[in-house]
Amino acid sequence: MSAPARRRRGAELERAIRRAVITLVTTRGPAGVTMEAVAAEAGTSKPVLYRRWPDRAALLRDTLLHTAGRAVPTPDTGTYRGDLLAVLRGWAATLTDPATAPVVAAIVAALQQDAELRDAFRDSVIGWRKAEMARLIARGIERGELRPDVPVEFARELGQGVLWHRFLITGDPIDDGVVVRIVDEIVMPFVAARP
Amino acid sequence: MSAPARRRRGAELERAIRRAVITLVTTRGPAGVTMEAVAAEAGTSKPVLYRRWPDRAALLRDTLLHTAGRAVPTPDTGTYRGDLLAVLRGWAATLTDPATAPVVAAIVAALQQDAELRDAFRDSVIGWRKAEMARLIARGIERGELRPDVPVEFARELGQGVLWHRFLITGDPIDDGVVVRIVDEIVMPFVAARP
DNA sequence: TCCGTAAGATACGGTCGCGTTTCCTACCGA
DNA sequence: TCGGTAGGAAACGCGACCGTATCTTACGGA
Repeated sequence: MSAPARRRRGAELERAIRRAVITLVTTRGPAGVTMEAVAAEAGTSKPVLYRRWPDRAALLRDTLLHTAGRAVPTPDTGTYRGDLLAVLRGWAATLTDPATAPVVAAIVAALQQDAELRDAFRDSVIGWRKAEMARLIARGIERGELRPDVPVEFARELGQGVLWHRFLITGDPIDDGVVVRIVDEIVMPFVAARP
Repeated sequence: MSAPARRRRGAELERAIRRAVITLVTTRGPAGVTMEAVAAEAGTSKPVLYRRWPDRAALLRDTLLHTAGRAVPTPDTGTYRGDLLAVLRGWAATLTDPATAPVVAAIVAALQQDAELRDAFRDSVIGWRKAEMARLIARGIERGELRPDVPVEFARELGQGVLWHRFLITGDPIDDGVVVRIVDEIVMPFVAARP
């Protein structure tokens, strides 16, 4: 394809490998992520992979965790409604974008099949996402936008739940209209301060 | 293990095969459902499988669809709240029971990896579940329990969404207390008739 | 400039599962 | 009772991938 002689090292090489894994997982699914395929796709060789990861599963796990790290921002927009809208729009974009949606699907699939990955995931990514969402809610309560007795463990994930359910199960559309309605018709009434 | 000479046929044999597939999918995951493993587990032979299904994927697809057919009943309890509670308790039981939960997880994983299965699933199982839930809501509206302008496409799946999200993503607990709170604090306020 | 490190290419033995074929035999219905 | 149908057992060729070992060579730091 190009770069005929050039020889990459360290971090640069590692990035290329991860990129290859992601490419394969989106085009051929988790089962398509074989060491040979990754080596070919990344333009490197198997020994390079085995020097860094003990086996296939570890490479996949590590890459998926690494990738999931940078999901959806949690901004401070000044209002809870604004924050939530931003978060859910972030999710909607991620679940909709042809570049990212297959990765997410692959991660979810892998989660159901790999207990180690599941644990690692819940300890890291899921854990801090929960914390982030709880933080948004706490901020909303402080500002008096939300009722102080909001059941955080529901409010935290209510909006996401609907989007994920559509994405993973029903296949129903996910667009900005849906996001806005979830926020205004479902989540806000549930969490808003009683006037 | 037993049944040394006995030779099964037709429907009986087919049931045994499906049972073997389910066993394998729960114990070793979708990847563990190989033709050889299924034949061994069912106490039959590969040609028998190939006589019925064209290939591995078809066998898995067919069995999962077939199994998912009998999910969660939709009873008529007399009130929408009762109906919804029954449905969600059914889901909670299915997602919690060690015998069924791994099957569900495997189905979801498979859905993300097999476009054909996904389409078939949405055309059949998901389709009629949506219809069932819509029917419950229609009944509730007729009875005057629910507001006539309930956004069906949200109400239909709101409760499920939360349970599924816990099951697939966060791993948060699913118990009867959670179900009741979902019904009374989230879904009912959203759909109830304005007094 | 030189040397150690690590990348890249290749090949290997081994396993596993595919989908098929062949042959034998239990079963069921006419 | 008998004959056709279909289940059971075994083996096969094939390809894919595993994880490893070997060797050459580009690169970067001293």
